[in-house]
Amino acid sequence: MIKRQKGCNDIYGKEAKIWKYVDTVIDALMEKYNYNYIRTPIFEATELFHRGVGETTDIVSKESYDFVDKGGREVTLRPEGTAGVVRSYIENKMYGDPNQPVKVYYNGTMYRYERPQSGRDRELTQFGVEILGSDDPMSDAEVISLAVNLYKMLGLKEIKVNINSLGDTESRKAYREALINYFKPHIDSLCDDCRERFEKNPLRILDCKVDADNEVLKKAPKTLDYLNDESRDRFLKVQEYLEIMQIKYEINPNIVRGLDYYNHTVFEIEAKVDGFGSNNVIGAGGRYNGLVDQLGGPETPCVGFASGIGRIVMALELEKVKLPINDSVDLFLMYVNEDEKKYAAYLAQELRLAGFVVDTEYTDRALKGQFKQADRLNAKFTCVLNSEDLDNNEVKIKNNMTKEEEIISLDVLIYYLDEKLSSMDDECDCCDHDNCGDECHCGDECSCHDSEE
RNA sequence: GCGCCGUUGGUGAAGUGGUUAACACGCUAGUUUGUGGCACUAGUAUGCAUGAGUUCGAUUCUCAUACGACGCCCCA
Repeated sequence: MIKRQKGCNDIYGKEAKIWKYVDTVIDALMEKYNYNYIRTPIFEATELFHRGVGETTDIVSKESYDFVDKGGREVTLRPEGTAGVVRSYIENKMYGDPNQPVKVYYNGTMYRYERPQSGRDRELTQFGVEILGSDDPMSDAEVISLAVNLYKMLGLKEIKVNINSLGDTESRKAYREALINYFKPHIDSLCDDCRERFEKNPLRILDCKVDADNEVLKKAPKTLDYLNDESRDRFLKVQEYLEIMQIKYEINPNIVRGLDYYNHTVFEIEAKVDGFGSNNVIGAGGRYNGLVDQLGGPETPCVGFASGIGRIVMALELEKVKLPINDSVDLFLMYVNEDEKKYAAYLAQELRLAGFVVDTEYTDRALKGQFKQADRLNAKFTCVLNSEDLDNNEVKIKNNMTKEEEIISLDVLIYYLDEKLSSMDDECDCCDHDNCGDECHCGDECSCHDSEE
């Protein structure tokens, strides 16, 4: 048997419906924030990612999907969205567009050559936004607020925003030196990995899980103490805007992010979900004022955010968030003999074109099995086509909830179904009516909320 | 790159060094039923990831490989 590639997933069934739902919520939200959809290629010149990310880290050395194509070109499957967007921004001279800043969002597959574990696959889907061409702290706050609103809109309850500032290049450099000087005499008390980090990327020592309780780590200098006046002022403004937007946040000086191109604001958003695995960060981002310049464009201040759709879906599933997903059919058509079957084919077509969700029997099951199938499909109505009824130009329609049965003339069937179904739809199905929470995230009026008052 | 655990039918799974691999769901047929959902009866893996080894004999023990799960590193 041919199997799927390591770290790749087939998304189907109920899960696929959740994915599609998440996509629709993203599209709707992006429209409100007035971000434009952008699609960039799934593979790019290897150099783009290597230059963007920096050559030093493991990311480039062993975690990217590099290959040489038949023309001898070195290409890489994109590991993240930002580099491609920035390349496109430069190549298409979007910086020349009078409509500034450029606000875009993407939603597509990314590839990372990693060992898979919970919430980490080789093929993943990420949604992300970028604001290119604004250095205004308000844009930092907007990106953070947008992320929070997305998660809330989807129905995730426990969302925690952690923010930090790395400051500008000058501040960042000063901090890095201070950190190295601080850790140098204590290096023996750190774990093996941290000793390695000390050489390669000292900022990440702050993130260490093993040494998290180590006094040396707790007393380490904080990024915020090394911000110059301008950077500090900027960070305060970001906070001010977050407060204006009523976004709750926490300052976490240990958030440093892995890459060099980040400066000023960095943030991570956690979702507190039981069973989420070792990492509960559901989205992250920050400001990267140096990247456009680094990739050969004009100096352009940018801020962005990205979030894995797979992890969002996982959180929604683990939290058992009730979503407005239609998993039922309006009518299931059953039949026994060949003439009835032919009529089922005809009627299914007619009713579908009239706008109903109709399904029927395809595997020649006995009537007993067909009823079971109707239940599996959550059919709202069932109908056993019967030659005698059809001769009288009638069908028997059964409400599968109440089990009431009515004989309906074929001439008025469409009107009958339309009326019955629309009265059923009055209640929104976004929440569990027996155990309804305070918030209704579908945006519609929900009858169960009124009845609770 | 490193570590730990796992791999049994259509599905969820129990289990054992030795004739017929438990149970449940599903499915099929039948009994009953005003056209199903309940109940009952019967059927439904010559096979326990692959390869090698130990053994009189292995699904069960050992090793390797593949795949999966989780964790570390790293995290765009």
